Amino acid sequence: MTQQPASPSPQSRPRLLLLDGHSLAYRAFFALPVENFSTTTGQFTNAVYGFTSMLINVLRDEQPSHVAVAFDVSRQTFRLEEYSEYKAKRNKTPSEFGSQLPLIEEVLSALRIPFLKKDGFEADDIIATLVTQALADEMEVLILTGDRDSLQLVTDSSTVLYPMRGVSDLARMTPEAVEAKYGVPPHRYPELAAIVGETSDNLPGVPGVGPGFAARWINEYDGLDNVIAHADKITGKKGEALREHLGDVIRNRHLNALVRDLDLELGPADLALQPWDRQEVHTLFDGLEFRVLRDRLFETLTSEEDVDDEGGFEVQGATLAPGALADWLQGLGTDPVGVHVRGAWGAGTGRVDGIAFATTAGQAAYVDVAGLTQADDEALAQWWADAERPKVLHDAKGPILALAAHGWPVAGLQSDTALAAYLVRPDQRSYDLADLTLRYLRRELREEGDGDQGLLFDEDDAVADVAMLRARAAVDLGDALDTAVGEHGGAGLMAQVELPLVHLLARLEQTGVAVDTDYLASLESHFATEVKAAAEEAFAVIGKEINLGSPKQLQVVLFDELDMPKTKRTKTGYTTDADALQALYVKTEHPFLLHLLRHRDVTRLRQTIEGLLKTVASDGRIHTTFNQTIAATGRLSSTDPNLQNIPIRTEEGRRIREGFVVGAGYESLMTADYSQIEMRIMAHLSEDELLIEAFRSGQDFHFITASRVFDVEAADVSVEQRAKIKAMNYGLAYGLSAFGLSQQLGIEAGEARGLMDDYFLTFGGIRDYLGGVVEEARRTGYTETIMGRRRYLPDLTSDNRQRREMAERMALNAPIQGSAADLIKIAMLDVERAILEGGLRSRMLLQVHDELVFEVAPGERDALDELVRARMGAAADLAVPLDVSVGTGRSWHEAAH
DNA sequence: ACAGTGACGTA
DNA sequence: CGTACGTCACTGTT
Repeated sequence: MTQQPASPSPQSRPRLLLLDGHSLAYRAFFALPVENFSTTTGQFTNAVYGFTSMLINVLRDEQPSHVAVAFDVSRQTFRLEEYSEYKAKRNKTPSEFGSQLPLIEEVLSALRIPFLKKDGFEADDIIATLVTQALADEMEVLILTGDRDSLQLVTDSSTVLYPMRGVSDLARMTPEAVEAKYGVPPHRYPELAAIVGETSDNLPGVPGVGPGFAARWINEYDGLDNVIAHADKITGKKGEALREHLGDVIRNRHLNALVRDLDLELGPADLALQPWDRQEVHTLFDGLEFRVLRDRLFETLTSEEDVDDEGGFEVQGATLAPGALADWLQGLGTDPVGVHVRGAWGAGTGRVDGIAFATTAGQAAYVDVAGLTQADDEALAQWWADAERPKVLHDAKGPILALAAHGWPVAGLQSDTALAAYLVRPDQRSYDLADLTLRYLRRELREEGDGDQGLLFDEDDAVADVAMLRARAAVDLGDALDTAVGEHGGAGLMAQVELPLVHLLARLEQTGVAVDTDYLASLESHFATEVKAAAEEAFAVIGKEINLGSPKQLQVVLFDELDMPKTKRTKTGYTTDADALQALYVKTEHPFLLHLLRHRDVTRLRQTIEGLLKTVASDGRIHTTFNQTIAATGRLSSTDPNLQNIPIRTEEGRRIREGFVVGAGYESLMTADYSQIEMRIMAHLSEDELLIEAFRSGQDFHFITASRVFDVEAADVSVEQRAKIKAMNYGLAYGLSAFGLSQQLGIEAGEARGLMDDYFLTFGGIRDYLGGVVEEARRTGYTETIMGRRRYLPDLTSDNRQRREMAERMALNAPIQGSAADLIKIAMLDVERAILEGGLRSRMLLQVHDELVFEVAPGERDALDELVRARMGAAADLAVPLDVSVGTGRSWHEAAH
């Protein structure tokens, strides 16, 4: 069967949409409250948002065939030269606005919509020129602008869309509408405007004369010229005023006439809508944090025009009859086979409903698992387990869990298209198969449930067809992406690390970790009691009951009723975070703050336990999900529940770790973690001799580095000195600033500055390395880890300081955090292999970035200890040793060291 | 029911 | 004005 894109809908004649970028953005800026639109990096986006929103709506509603946006270049126009007061009263453009114009241009670039500028002229003049040309070409024209001067361009074939209030209501200004609203036909609108004046352009008109009288005069005397010629005939105050201000009127008329014959680089015919770059739109909208808008864009504007178009996918195949599978699989040979598994999975297990297979040649088949004969089942088991039969899946871990649950272990995973896409662009929000096929194959993939196939086929056939198309997409994409991964230097990482890790992670999820539910339940009720007590004490202090979990209610109490000094601003008020409350307590010593902080702490602990207990499976274990394609640096992440953020810093928090225990049939839990892995990586990458020496000495790292910086014997380093250098050591890899360091240590900015200077003076290699990383990333566009994992940071060359500096900190951190991620992934694989080869029964359970947790089989503690130290220590050959510390105990807490 | 926000846990 | 994550409750909106 085939999937062909629909043929383009016929349009009677081309329809050109022109937008006045500057005026629309300016309107959006004032229509949408700027404080509600900013990214986490502090970039304001209200104008970009409003403009993009209008653009999407008008593209959807008007279905133009051609589009362009015109911008003003600057204020230096011929109008200003002729009249020095032109637009002079206009408020100085707020800086929050100016920084958004380049972003609007980025949006347009991603959507492949051309934008035009012309030195010395305004957007209006460009639009007037294009309108004139387009009308001559018999195109239909739509002009979206917030500038009323454009009304002079309205004809039977050209309509102005004028935003009424805000950014959602558009008035459709046809000749009739202009006449109805202003009492003059469109071509006379500028005559009327000349009399009335335009405050926003600082063009004063005739005082006391509004649009009503202006229209009457123009109609009575048949045009402005005649009004001027017969000005003496107009009686009364208004006539007098007109005569006094004739000069202004004539000047206004001259300035508001639009230029219609500019020499432009593009003509109407060059403005046809182009297929747009989905990936670029994703990246850009991610950066702007436009989630809703992105969805609206993809919903309303995804059409056949987006696809470069070699057509859709094509497969030849059908649902196999019972008993036919073995022969069909046999016929495949050893070519890579794309597989799409239908089913459900999660929490370390799953269910398979159906499986589709497809080759790059277009052969395909689908089987319904419920209808398999025993022979089919066995043949499939063999095929899945055969490492010589290469398979390509999209996001294989879930299917692997489902297949394993059915009794089909998987070998021969040649490629995982989601993983490959992640290695190429690790900062994507999602790796949807349909998006990837568009990006890398320029082909549209019909989503499940789409289409009208139900009329031609029965539902089962439709399901099978969709599944086969997805299998085909996976195998084709596997090819394209493997090439892309290779070009991005990630082939080794893929083959040696990420692909094998899929199986290991699936195994970790299957295994899970045992919890003592009784213990956790009693701990939860203990914390619940504490929550109640803290709340009551807090209420007693302020004399009333509020919701302590509501920042909004807290702000009322703290800043209005108790009149405490204001804290740092948030989007919606003032922060009540723990740091701020601590600072407030130091200032006010108000006991409410202590009870509030206590309430926060114990509430959180109670919630954490509650969340954990909800996820305990029937086997008494928690099966988290490890995500391999989330963190842009290469780290894993953990969800449902997140076992990578179980409390450890406080004594009370650590009690939760008592609830993670050794399971039946095992002797103990073991934890093994790298000490200061990030600093060691920095020492290695920077080749700083002193730092390397510090690590090789094996002594307390923070003491050693402090003694170097302060130039004293290690034994003479004070506790304060060590604390300061420790903060410095940890902060380095994050792009720490002097300000940040001073905040964290509670010292003067000047002292922090001096501390950093001393540090970099001592460890010059670190200074050179960190500077070099950013410099090289700016040059190449990406950073790289020890294993060649890349992260692209286009913002390094951004004109926007906040974005650029954010990107610089990411560039500092990515190679370090990412190399640490590489190392522990390699270590995980090596340890797992060694356990298998050594015939041990002990097993890995969890990874927490620099720590691995194991369940130790009886009698294997010493062997595992040795094995783990050896393999983790040898994960990479660095200039410094990779120290591993190991501990065992009956619980995760006891196994800590 | 859903999305955005603030707060906070980990490395 | 320090990176990378995930989860929860509250809040306002659909």
